[in-house]
Amino acid sequence: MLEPTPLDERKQQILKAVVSDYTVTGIPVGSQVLAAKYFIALSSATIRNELADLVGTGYLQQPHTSAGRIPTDRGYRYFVDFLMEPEAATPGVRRTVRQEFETAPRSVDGILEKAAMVLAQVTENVSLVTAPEISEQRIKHIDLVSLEPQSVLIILVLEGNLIKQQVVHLDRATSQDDLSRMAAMLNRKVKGQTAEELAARLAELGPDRDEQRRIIERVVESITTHQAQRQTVVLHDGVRNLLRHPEFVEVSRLEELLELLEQGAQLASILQQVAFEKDVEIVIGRENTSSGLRECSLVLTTYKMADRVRGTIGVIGPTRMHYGQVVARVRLVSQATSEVLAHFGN
Amino acid sequence: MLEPTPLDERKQQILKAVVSDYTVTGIPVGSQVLAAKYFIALSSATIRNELADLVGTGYLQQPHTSAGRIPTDRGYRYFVDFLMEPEAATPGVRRTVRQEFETAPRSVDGILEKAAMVLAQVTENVSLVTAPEISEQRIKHIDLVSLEPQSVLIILVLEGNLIKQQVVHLDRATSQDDLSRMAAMLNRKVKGQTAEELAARLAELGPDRDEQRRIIERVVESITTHQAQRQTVVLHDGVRNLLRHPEFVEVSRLEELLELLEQGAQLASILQQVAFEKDVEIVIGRENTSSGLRECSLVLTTYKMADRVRGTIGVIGPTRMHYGQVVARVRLVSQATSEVLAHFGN
DNA sequence: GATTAGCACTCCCCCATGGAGACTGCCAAT
DNA sequence: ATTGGCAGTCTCCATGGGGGAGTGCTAATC
Repeated sequence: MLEPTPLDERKQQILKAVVSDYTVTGIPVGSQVLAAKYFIALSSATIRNELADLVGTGYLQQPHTSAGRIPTDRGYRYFVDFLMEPEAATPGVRRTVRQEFETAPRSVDGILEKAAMVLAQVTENVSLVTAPEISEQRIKHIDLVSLEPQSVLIILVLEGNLIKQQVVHLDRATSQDDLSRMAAMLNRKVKGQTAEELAARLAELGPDRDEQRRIIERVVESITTHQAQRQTVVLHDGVRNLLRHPEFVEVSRLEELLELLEQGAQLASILQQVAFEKDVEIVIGRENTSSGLRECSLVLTTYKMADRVRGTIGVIGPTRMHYGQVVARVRLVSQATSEVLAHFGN
Repeated sequence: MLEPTPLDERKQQILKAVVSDYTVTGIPVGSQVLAAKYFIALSSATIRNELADLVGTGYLQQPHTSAGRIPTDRGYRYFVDFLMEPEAATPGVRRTVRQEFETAPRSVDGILEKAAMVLAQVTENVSLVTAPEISEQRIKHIDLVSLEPQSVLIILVLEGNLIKQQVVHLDRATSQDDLSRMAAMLNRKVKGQTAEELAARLAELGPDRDEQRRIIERVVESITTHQAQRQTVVLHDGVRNLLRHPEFVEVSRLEELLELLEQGAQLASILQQVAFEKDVEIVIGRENTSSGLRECSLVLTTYKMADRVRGTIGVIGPTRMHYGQVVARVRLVSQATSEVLAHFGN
């Protein structure tokens, strides 16, 4: 990392102009273009001197000797931290988002899928949405269904109408009637607790040979192990959007990214590393630990359910993206998602 | 469509050699290569004459004047119908498939996801798997969970531990206790029936104002509407595999295909049009009604659950694919899937 | 009549060449 | 500090020719 170089006002304006122009056109920006479009009061020669300085301090780079300048990762970073002007989502986009969510199904899974779809559509990038952590969710309802004499299907309804299922085997045969009685009892006891709370209470009680107790243990276990598996689930949508970006005409880059997306596990760990110091976090190019994302940026925020942060939502796209617009739209979709999810709160 | 031209033995062998060589190398096949690798007894001039005939009858084509020959869709069709030799999956592939299914979750959804994953992996193409039709599935268990006084979550457990949920609104407030009683009653009555049977029985009874009856109607409705939505669900995996095929270096083709895959609905209707006259159906290039699949082939078969066909499984890839191998592997994965699903039968 | 050798021809692919254009860096003048 | 001017550098693109692969045709051969 280079030491932070303070930029004077004019250099900032030039950096800003380069990023703005480049993110729109995709063409390296030359001194003449800058003079004509953004700095009529200055000559191109003056701008050339400034550009040379900005290259020297690592904010800009030249693809080759006689080309214009493009931002470095550092340049993008400075831009999003200090220069980017807040943009508001256009009414058209707002309408699209609103309409899409009106037709969303009434379950957390369905809403998150919809969110991924809408976000991909309005940002023209790949969207990412992490599923909420299950073990923190309150249990609404438990049901036990007999499959075979010694085999039981546990159904958990969590807040948000999230349904989790798990098959467990019992030590001895148990009838559906017995299971139904147990389920009724469990429902009175566990309602409104989280799996974590339940696990803690179980630990207090110590070992017990009661069959009912066994089942509760299995229930808790099923939630926590399910969690471990499900943690890695990251919804995504809009891969087709990437193909429109010229940076992906090279199929090799696309391949790395696709592998990352189809694997899921690695992606989940990347998203978990992001610390949300601001409401919208931006990770640019090589700031990513993963090599497949060297030339990509992430724009991420969180969504809430019942006033608690439950997951991450955002997009992944080429470093050369219209950050202001993408930030506005990610924020918009996140808010809309949180609103729709609010009902599923308690 | 050209009139069927009978091919003599030697023309068949040459066509077979062209398809075999081209599917492996991806390079148009010339008369010299054929003479050297497949027909040592013949001169290249003789083969040239035969090749010219095969072009005339529409089985082969030339990309340009001085290039070798490549198969037309018609050539591929003749190959898969009459010339293709049955191939067996290699032990290595069998082992992979077996191992993957051993770690599959115990639910239909999970198994089908796993099947899609494995199939994509072993065929190095994009896999497609349709979810089973819900309305034909027997109902194992019904549960009613009160969300708000007038809002109920209906949970259906179908055979195969398939869980379907739907939120419905009631005309008047109903307590969880009442709902539980209704659920118990419903369970006794509907158990083992399919949604279709239930709908038929409901129709016989005629209108009724009973609240319980209302709920049953909603349940049936939820299954059938769910069906209409879910019908369109086609799992897929392995898009990254496509990038390795040279026919997709042109991103535009990839884009059409991706759009098809991400939409789902259109894909589902394509799969439904396929009539399974043989155990494995192959659809080649322009035989596809969809324009996005003009240069793709489908290799499809069905999978079973409790000895009944429940869905389609197969791959989509470039017309230039190793059909013999792909057919063998699709068949293998289909069988493995059916075996794992067999338990969920009754 | 089928097969084959020989040959002229066609067309793609690759690469080298060179001019146009874009932009820079530097220098001297303001 | 800013600017005009200018030589220099590099990409991009169009052009053109050589090499190579493969063909179709014809005449000779089995």
